[in-house]
Amino acid sequence: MAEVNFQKIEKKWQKEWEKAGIFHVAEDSKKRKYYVLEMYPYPSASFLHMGHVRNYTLGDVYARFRRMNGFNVLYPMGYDSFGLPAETAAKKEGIHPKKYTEDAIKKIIEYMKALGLSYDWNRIIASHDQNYYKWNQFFFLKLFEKGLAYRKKSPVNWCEKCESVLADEEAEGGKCWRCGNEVMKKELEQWFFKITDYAEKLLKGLDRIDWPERIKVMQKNWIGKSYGTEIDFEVEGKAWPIFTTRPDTIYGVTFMVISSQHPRLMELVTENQKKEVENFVRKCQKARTAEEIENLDKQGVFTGKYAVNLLTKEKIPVYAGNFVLAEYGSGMVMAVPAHDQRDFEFARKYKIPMKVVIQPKNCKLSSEKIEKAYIDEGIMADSGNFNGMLSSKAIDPISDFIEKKKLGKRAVHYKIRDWLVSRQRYWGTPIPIIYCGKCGVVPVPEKDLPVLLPEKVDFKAKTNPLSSSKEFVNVKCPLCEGNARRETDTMGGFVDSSWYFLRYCDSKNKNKPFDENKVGYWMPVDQYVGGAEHAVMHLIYARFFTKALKDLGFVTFDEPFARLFNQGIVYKDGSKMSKSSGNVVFQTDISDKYGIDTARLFLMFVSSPDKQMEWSDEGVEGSFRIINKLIRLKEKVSGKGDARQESKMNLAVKKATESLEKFEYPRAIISVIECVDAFSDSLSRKNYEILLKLMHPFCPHITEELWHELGNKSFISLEKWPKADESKIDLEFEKQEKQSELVVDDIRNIFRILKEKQNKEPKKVYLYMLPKELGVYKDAKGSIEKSLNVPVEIFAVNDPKKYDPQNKAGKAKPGKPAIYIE
RNA sequence: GCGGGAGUGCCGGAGCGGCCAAACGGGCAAGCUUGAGGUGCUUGUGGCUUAGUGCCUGCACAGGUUCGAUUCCUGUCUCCCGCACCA
Repeated sequence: MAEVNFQKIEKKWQKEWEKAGIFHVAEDSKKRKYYVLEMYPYPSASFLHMGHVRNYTLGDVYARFRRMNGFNVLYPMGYDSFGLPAETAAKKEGIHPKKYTEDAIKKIIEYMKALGLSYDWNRIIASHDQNYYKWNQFFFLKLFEKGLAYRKKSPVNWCEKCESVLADEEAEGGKCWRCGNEVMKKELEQWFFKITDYAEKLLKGLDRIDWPERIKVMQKNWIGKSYGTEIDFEVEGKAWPIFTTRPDTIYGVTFMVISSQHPRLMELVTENQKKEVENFVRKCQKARTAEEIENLDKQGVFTGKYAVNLLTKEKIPVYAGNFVLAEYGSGMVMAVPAHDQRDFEFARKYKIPMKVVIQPKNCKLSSEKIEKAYIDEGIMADSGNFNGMLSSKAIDPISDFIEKKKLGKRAVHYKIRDWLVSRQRYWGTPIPIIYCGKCGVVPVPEKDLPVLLPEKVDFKAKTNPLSSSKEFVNVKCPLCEGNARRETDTMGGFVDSSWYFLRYCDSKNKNKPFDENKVGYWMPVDQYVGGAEHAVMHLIYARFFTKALKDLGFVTFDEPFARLFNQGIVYKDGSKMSKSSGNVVFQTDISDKYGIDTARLFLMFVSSPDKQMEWSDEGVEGSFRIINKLIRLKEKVSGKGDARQESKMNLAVKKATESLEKFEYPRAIISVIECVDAFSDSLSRKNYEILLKLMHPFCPHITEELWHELGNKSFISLEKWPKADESKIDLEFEKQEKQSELVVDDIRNIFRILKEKQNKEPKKVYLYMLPKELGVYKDAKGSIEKSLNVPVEIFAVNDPKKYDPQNKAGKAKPGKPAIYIE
């Protein structure tokens, strides 16, 4: 067989596909649409490795599958091209971020094309393109008009290394998501999007989308809804509200704790305690490392003042503490040491009395001897009129009582906080706001958009390079035309990625972010593919943005991604394949050696796409063999195919189709492999073509080549997906096959024994079967002879003329013939 | 600590109530092919037993439900992932 030049074949078909423009799509009301999308990547200068290849191939397989099934498939690609790495490169190597980014994009496109991805390249977008970010600014203004974008001074996460603020989602665990540096708190004027307004909708919407459970759970936890009661405590006649989810413990409150970061903390501090509290506050402000937070000791100081629990009229001390969050609830808590572990630790440390108000059912706790907080349900005690009730059943009556007495009210709180969007960085979308001494905060008029990012700035500047551009900063106020100053903050990259999937629907529109009808046709994304690391960042922002755009009247739906698929991570040598781990296998490493189809096939074949997988250099060989078998099979094309072949083929089509739909790619591939093996003697041309089609999503190039070698003029990429004819599937064939395999196994077993014990070479095999099974095995005779390589003779057990010198025939059972070997 | 997921052969992994544990791929071993390699093909790969169509062991561990469990339930252990002082 002539050597197959995979590289040449790949290039050839990539060129042909592009020339014919077969992956370009337009709205077509007669066809059902399907939108497949992978998260658009950040363009870095490095090559694609197997992790990327897996991710994009995953989507491509699905897109190709849907396309062949007659859907009008939108499958676009673009680049998340604003962001810090480009700016860092500029600082370090003196390359302008624009050049860095655009060079990287050029490269990455080349690699993606070499993968054979069936993108509609006409729709390509890049977020650093002014035709894109103009609309970021446009939406920003719309959100500003609605009060959904606002500015406020607040303590924010600050990364010293990146010299920028971070959103909460970007500073999880007290570390910068980009560089891993410790995050500090800093007071700054910042822009926010009011995602908190949408907390409930974000939560509810999760029920309507088909996403992996764990992502939904992560989002639920991030939104963090809790039902509770707001209760006023009185300090010197003034009401100080607290929030609790456990009003059933209210009679056990023995002190209060206010956050050391609380803006009104000093109001509660007496002259005597002032110095001590101030020292404490300073100590708490210091940057905390992740470990410190983990093992953090509950600490606090007495403020000098007392609060009154209005239900019991008891006077209780107020402490400032380090374990109370200023941002959550009212920044102050009621402390019930007997029934909350944190409060317990604090009380024990500062020798504050405890009071048991919920007793376990099977024993009795005493306030003096309690060893740890009792947080489960129990019987109410020492709680006024509520004594004797089950604590969980007391929550409602107590809340009613509190509301009736006007001491507080039921409330719902969320953990999620507003989305901090401003960054003190250069390489991002300029925020379209002007500060005027007279008129204050003035939005840039829509007609002046885009506010262009100036190219000439000083990257060596210690602060945001944008502020080094006088031409940019100095501006006339749009209202009074007096001297004014531009906002130099830019938007974080997650603004860009919050609506890019909409822009794909109408990527070239100069007048609008997108045409409503086009978006109406394509959206929502039917199948989104991407990593789980974006669970509470991009995936929550994009949902919020879509909901906000709906309320602004731009779109008519409120969930952007109907179905989400998380691909598993590719590992090698025990750790995640990544540049920093130094264990990357590049796309070109494999494509140079075996061709890219082999890489695609292996990645789709070795394990379920949602599971993590281990890269194996040997395993790739297996996929290479499979492709070569498929190629060699072409030589065996002949005849029309008997009923057995038809049955098997249709069964394979059925299985492959079902498996592909469910993202069970390995099973789909296996059903093809089974046919390739089963038909290795001969198969009809039609069936060979079907196999090529089934294999095409995984190995688009070689199947396209073979398709044409057969004399076809069309593209297999656009061929119709085969449909299983269930009437031709006869499971009897499968059963027979299995049976004759078992017989062969038995015979082999005897062969082995004969050889080992008697050193005899078998010459001929006689099979005796039940008369009604005779037909079955007659069919199988040839294949049995072939696999054993000795002649086989078959008799019915009741055949008087049978040759049976050792009377074996009596051993025959249904499905299992008796055997005699000479 | 809380939440999610997983523990199957030498390895990657199928199976998710009985028909079948180990499909499919890899590795290893033997044989054939080849001048030798490589490729390709065939067979074997828990134990015992055997001119076979059988037994035992076995799907992390221990219990349970069931006529029947790798599959469902409970507890334990281990690993991975996410969150983490959210009142």
